[in-house]
Amino acid sequence: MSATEPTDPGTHGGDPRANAILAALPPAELARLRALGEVQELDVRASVYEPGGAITDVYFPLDAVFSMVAVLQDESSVEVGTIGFEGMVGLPAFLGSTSSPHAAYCQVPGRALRVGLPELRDVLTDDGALHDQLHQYVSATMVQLAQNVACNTGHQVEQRICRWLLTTHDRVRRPDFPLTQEFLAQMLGARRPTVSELAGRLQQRGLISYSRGQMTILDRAGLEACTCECYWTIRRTFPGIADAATDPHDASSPA
Amino acid sequence: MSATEPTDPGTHGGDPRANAILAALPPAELARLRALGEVQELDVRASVYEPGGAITDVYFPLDAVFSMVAVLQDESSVEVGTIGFEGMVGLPAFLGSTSSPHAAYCQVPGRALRVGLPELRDVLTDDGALHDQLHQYVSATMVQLAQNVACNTGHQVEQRICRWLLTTHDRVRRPDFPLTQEFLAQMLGARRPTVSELAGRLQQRGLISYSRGQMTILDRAGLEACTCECYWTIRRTFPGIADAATDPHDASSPA
DNA sequence: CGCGGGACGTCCGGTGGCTGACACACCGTC
DNA sequence: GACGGTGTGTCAGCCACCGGACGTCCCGCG
Repeated sequence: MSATEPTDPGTHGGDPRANAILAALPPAELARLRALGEVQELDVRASVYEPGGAITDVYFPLDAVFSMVAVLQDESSVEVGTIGFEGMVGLPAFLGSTSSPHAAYCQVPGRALRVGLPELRDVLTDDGALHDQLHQYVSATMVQLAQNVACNTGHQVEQRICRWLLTTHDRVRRPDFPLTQEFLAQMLGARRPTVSELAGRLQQRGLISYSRGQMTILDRAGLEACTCECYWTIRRTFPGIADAATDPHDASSPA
Repeated sequence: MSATEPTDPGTHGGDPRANAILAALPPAELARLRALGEVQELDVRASVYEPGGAITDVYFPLDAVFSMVAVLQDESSVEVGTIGFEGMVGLPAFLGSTSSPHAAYCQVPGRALRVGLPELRDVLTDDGALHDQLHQYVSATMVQLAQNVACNTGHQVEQRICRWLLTTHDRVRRPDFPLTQEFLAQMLGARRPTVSELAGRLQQRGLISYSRGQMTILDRAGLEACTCECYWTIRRTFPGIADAATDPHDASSPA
């Protein structure tokens, strides 16, 4: 847990209702979780849980974005799933597992509501809206994982780069966010030079712009034209994302 | 639903306790499910649900084996998950979804206990052992899906062939089962000639033997030596499989 | 102002697996 | 005994991506 110190929940952007699952709860249930949890600011690569390690807390992202990552024996790594304001980090804990062979860490820095496992269970025993919301989210996550299997097996790296950028853009709801080619290559399970060449082409075409670890989405529609159907298949399963309009300040917000 | 007519539950091999989830239920809960459901014999490629289609029943495999499959726009297909006696086909239904963008069909013919969705919900409202069992199984399935993402992204087809054979062997608990190269290629998201060449090598090395759609596992330990760690990572998460000894008639049963 | 390191660009050889096509071997059927 | 369907073996050509290695630019820092 390399999270920085907790932030005052009253701070701008710290409203738990920024998270789609929390926003769907009745006021009383939301109030309980807000009281039992703590809004935290997380840095890039801040670990939520390690492979095989105990899962002691779950996180409801507000504007942060997280990755579920599998690390293979040759120390290469691949992102297996993305988690933003539409979901929750730590599903195994909800499902009764105390650990997972995979890792979860922060991909784009921001805020998340951290809730301890005992506190989560307290609220869950009410057997109210949270349980239903999480069941729905688990279902959508399984679709995401399954589609990632197919996409990573059959589609080209360029399409997957576009999909990754769109997926992240949907969750940060800002046209620019920190991202290095090295990090992106790890997420895709590809080599950095491969990413460098393909990303360079996307930039030449005016779809994106980046420099020294800062990525900017210039032409969403263009990226959508370059990605595969997997993007839409996954997006459709997350109502929280499909419904949410991107920040109006973003000139290239999704349709 | 291209299943054949129901089989008398009393038939040899039709005992619901062959399924690990059902076997873990208290006698009363098991009896209810057995009474509400129906043991069916399923043929190869018998569909359980289609992409986007309604999920009206769930299946608890007894000796049949099923695949979750994603079909891409170019009509290629990839297996995203395997379901045998350790699990249940139709998780989206349990989680509250009435459909899935993926398909599920029978991979190795055999028996399964079919239970209608209303009947399943009836038993689930008891909020007893079945709910817990399914939560645990969902958690393991997510690990399987996630590891499949990583494996299909990073590992070679030969390793994945070995993993597929071992995974299926664990579930049929017989050294031989029907399998064509064409089918295996579809599961792996690879071309048939690729599978032909690699499988030929495995046969030359004496690890397997096959002819005209019939596969026989000759040397489990040899296959285990050729596969990747993903096999074990997934296997560990399914206690029902790790515990179950393979049929003693099988000379090359797992350790 | 010089230095070091992080982020990015690029090159070449190698290769696994794809594209597409063709040939054979076995099986049941007529 | 001829025949078509199914399952399998094999080939040449090709391309995306890997593996490893350099070079360059820019920033922060001493």
